[in-house]
Amino acid sequence: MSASTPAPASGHSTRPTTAAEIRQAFINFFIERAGHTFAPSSPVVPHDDPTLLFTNAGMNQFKDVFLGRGKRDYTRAVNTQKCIRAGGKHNDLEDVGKDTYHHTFFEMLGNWSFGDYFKEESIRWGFELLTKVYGLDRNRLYATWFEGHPASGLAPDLEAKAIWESLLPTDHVIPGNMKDNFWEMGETGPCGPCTEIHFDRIGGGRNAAHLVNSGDPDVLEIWNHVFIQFNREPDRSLKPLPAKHVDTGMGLERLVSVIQDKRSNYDTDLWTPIFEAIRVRTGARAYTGKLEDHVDIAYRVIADHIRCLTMALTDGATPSNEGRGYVLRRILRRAVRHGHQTLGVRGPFLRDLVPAVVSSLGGAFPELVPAAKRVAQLIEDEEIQFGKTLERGLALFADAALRVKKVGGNTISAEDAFRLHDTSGFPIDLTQVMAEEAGMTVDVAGYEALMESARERSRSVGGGAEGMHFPPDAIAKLEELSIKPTDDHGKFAGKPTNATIMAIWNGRNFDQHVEADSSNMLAFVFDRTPMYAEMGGQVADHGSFRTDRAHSHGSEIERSSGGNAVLEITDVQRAGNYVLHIGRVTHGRLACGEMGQLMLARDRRDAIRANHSATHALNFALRAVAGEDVEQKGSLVDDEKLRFDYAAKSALSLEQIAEVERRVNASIHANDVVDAREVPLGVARGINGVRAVFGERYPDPVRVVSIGATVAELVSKPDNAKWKELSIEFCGGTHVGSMGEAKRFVLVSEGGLAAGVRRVIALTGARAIAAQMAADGFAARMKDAMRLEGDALVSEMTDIAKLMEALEIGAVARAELDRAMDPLREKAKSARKQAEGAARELAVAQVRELVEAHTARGSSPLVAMINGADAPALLAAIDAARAKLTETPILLISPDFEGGKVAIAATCPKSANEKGLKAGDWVKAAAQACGGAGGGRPDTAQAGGKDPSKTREALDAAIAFASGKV
RNA sequence: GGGGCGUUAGCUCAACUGGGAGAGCGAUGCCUUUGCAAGGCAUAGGUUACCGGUUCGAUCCCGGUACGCUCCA
Repeated sequence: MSASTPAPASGHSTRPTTAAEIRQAFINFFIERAGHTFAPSSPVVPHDDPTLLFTNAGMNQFKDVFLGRGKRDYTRAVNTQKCIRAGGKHNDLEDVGKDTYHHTFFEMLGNWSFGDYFKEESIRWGFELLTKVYGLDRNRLYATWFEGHPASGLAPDLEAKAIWESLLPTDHVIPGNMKDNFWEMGETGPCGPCTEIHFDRIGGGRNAAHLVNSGDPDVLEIWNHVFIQFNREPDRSLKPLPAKHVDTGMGLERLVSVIQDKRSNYDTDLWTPIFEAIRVRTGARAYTGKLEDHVDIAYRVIADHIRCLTMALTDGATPSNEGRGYVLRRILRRAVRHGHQTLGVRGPFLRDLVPAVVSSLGGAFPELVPAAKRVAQLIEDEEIQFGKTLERGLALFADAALRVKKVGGNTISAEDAFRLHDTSGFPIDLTQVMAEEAGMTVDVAGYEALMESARERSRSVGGGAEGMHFPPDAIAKLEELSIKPTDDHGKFAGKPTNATIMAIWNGRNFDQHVEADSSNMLAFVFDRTPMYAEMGGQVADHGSFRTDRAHSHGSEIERSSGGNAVLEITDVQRAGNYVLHIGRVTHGRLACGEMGQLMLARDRRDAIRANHSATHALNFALRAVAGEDVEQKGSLVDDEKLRFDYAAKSALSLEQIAEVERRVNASIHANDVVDAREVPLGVARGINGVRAVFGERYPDPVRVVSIGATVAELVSKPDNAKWKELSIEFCGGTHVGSMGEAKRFVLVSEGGLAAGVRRVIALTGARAIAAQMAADGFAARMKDAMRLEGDALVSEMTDIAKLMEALEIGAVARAELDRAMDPLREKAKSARKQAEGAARELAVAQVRELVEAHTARGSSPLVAMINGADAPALLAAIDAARAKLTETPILLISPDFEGGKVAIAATCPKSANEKGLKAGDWVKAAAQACGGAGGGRPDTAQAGGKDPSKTREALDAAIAFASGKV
């Protein structure tokens, strides 16, 4: 409880009226009147439940208690829970703004009993709170109770009915069906009947019983009490629970609207300050509360969304391109779009509304206050980001609209609508609104079809090539055959292991034996294995299984045939507790029950180990260099490289990359010990400086991997301050014994994956050393190139650029080389320009002489050969000639014997065009004579031939062609 | 993981069917002006992201790579 908790609403004379008072009165009532413990709201972003996008009910944080897996040191709890219902199973996003009561973010007031009190207390306290503390009229309250469901063997909840009938007029107590009054957590698990309390906003002595649960906005459910007393078993039967629980939930926004006697949630003091902030910031006219009005809808959407965003970002979520981050991005874009289109705001504005949310909710949720600045910054970044695609999309739309109108249409095509969505992130509803404003419509049906086919396309690919499908019922079959789980304790040592074939899966069913067949992928299960299955971002081992004739159980024929049987393993996967060895049988015949030796590809394993240990060292170095907020987002370790994704605000500078490299290499040079051992989870978590991936669930005991000290040392003195200086991670992968085995570490690339997520790629061992040598060799070559001049320099530059692209070298070296190359580029550029200029001048000089000689002949065509001119030089020559001979058709040809090409260019004045001599046709005629083709406009054209030895013929053809016309 | 779109002068963007890469802003210089704001004239600035292919010829067509945006899972 915060220190600012107001006094409990004990004297009924001071009824709570503001939202803050109403919230506090709820909490105080259950603490003081009923001995509850205040359990603060859990974050709206659930960090320990991957099945949940956002926290969407008050009971989320107590799920383990209901499932019987966890305990609290209290049996009665109360709080107001921050909830978001968007994007997941419960999705209210589409409805926000259109009505008066759907919100993406809302507060759920709740009280809970964990095997403590039950129906009697829960209902009576609820009634007391509503009528005595909040002063609601009992004649306007209605209660529903579970009517039973004989088919499921469920009796009516007469207990709840009886309690309510002692509190309310009998005709306000209404039976309800399975759908409304029986609550289940999921397919299986805790469940039970519930009773809902409804309120009639109108009152005035009417009986509104028939309006309960009918969707009437004036008769609304305000509080649900769930009585958890059964467990739904996998066979659909219901088993009574030993401990019965109560789980209640009451939406604060609704309750406030009822107590403040407003018809809409948005008319309460939870929203009005935010509306005011919107009005001030956007300059829109004031909110008028109309349902259909565009401006009022914009107010509601923006206010709802900014509350949701502020809370979600405060609790650690970030807008992104996937998962819950993507939901937030869409929410933000909806709000921006309303601001932009309806209220006419330009530039970021949502970020300016954050303070209004903080002052409105910061009292109840103090975590908002210190986060406000960061949240506003995140929102601004996102707004600027969307601003860019918004502008582009608007232009695309305008273009699409114009095209349609040109042909007299009035419907934006499905293709355009889809393109807007697919490339500019314009939701279809935005396109529709824009069309509507332009007096047009959108082909929504066509759009949906395109959308579906796009989904199909994106689904159909993948799941490919080498994949081996091993369905769950295949696992069940193995269990049925009582095949023991594969013993993979030897996987870390990876020593050659004698193993027995337990099962062979061919992709559809199990075989007893198989023959060599290079085309057929099979999955083998052995009794034990030294091989590491793909897991935790580390790729699988490769290897082989071969039978030994001395030990073989194979037939007489096989033995006499001489060859041992061999399985080449190219992938290893886990399926349940079994390890699948996937590959092809290349020799002989293999059968279940046969013994042989499993051996993994040692070089590959060693490269993977080095890369994995280096990944840990990298993770640690990144944190030291770029700050504590570097948080691992994913990693991939294979035999060629290591890839590490992490959350960070900005890119690493070159200096930071160099520093990270330096630190990892220092650990390699120091030959730091790398140790791995399983430790009880509780002990492991207590080690100073241990780093676990946020939101990940770890087994108990958990495997701890440390660099620089043995796990035994860590555990013996877990709080030693020195441990903070070491890389200590929970990890199930394979590692080197000491860092020296990695030999060297080179970071080859650093870049962005998505907003706020960076990816680095690095090498170790021989590859790292090779990268270093490549960089050194390259630097030397560049130094040499500096001495070159002219053509030699230009061609060396192209080679160097190509090489630079292909080489695998460190990011630091690459950047330095790139910088060092700048003067070289300058030099090459001027050399090229000089050469071009010289060629042009040479051509122009030749043409000048020709022109002089030709002047006497007036406007008769000039056809001539020029030496050593390429196409651009020839065009320059044409220009020079035309300047003097404005009424003369000119055609120039220049053979290039070395290149085996002929360049041709021509120009024709208007007068010649009129007589039928067009430059395009003219050059074509000339080009055809020397094995080429060409074309162009009537005034100028260019062409080329392939046979320089036929230059004479080309000239003749040009003269002949022209003489026929002019 | 898969798909779509994009990358052209310092910036914002054009360039028809494959035929000589442009505009506006900015920069620089000169002129006009008592000065400023501005205006006039002129100039520089490009490996059309990179690599390869097709073609007589590629900013444009095809393939690949990098980077960015975006959608789907």
